[in-house]
Amino acid sequence: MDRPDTDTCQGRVRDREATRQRILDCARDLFTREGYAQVSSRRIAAAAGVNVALINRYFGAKRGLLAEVIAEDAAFPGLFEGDRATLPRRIAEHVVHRTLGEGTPLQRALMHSIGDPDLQSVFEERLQSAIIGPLAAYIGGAEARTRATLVAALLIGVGNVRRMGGADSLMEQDPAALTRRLTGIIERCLEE
Amino acid sequence: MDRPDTDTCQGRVRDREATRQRILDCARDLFTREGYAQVSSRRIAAAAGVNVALINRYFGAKRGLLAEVIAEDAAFPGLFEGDRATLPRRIAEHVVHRTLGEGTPLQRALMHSIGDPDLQSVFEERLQSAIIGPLAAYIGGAEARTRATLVAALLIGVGNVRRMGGADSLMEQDPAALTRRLTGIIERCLEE
DNA sequence: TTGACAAGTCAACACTGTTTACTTATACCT
DNA sequence: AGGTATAAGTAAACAGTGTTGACTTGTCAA
Repeated sequence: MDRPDTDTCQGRVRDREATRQRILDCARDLFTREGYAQVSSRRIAAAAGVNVALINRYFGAKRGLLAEVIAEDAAFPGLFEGDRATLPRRIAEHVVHRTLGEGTPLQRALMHSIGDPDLQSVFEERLQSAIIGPLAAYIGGAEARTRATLVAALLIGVGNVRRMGGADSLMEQDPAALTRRLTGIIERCLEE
Repeated sequence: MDRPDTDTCQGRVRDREATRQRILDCARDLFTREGYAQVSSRRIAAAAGVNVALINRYFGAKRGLLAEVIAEDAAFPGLFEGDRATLPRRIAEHVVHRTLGEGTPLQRALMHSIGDPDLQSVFEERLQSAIIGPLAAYIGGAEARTRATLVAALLIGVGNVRRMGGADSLMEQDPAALTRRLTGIIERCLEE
């Protein structure tokens, strides 16, 4: 027995779906921790114990990996359901506790990668289908899409500013006050 | 006379400052039109009629080039002076006509490049010294920095959303109405 | 047992930013 | 005027990137 029970590359069974999933898991993990641009295809492949070429075989290109990671993620879980009147406060709290706190790992990854020209179409689709679309449908009324877009802009902007070290300025007051302030702004964005 | 009057590489006089400026001009032009990541050092060097190594010699690294391009640019020319009462409207008009219209070429370039990890420190410095700092000083009052940061977040967010194809949603109403709406939101951001 | 086909690998391609060692033009000093 | 130090500029290489096409190899059905 030359090959012991360690699951080396050679020793593994050939299971397309399992391999695909393994690559995807490693990619999400690495993108989340370090951002899209920082993580090379070869590192993902190595983490998954697989040859680089498989990434392109299964996902077309590196960008396809992130696209799939993003697609799996629930952007604002449960935010766009429940009482309409308290929506602004719920969003504000989400911003203060998630976006400004640590942020969903995936959110951080997205912030690292936003603006990457390779990913423009991926983000474009996601912005519409996961944020602006559902939010506009939820709030309804005249120019719902415009109002939803303004809220989305605020959320994305806060995330970006945070990434650029501007979070300190926002955190200089206590979280409750910031939440109140943000609630007011979001209400204004959503006004008909 | 083997070398005619064409200013080929060999035929040029050696002028450090002129060469530096030529590289910088080509870089600004290319970054502006295509974004930081799209333009390689070698292309900039070729456009300037110069060897690649000079970029690193004169600017330390590619990122140094963008840093200098950004530093030269007046972010919001003349926006933070004049009547305090009309500031929100002025900012709103700036957003509608500049950011949403075509955008300063350089602004577009920055949007292409925001999030690039290589440039984080460059943007970080610029955000504070060219936007949040002056704005906070201009508006004054309690928590000026927090309020200024919120406006900055909105501006950056709108730019980002625009880049992601979300500008259509904003433009579906007429510019005057959008300006009014934005003015209200910015007023809310700036409230003490 | 033997094919066929899919799963997986290997080696190369054309690129990237950056560095080191080198050449060459210019300006100064005797 | 002639020689030389010094700075301006270049060439070639390095280690890395994403991506591709030709190759090998494991697995399952006939």
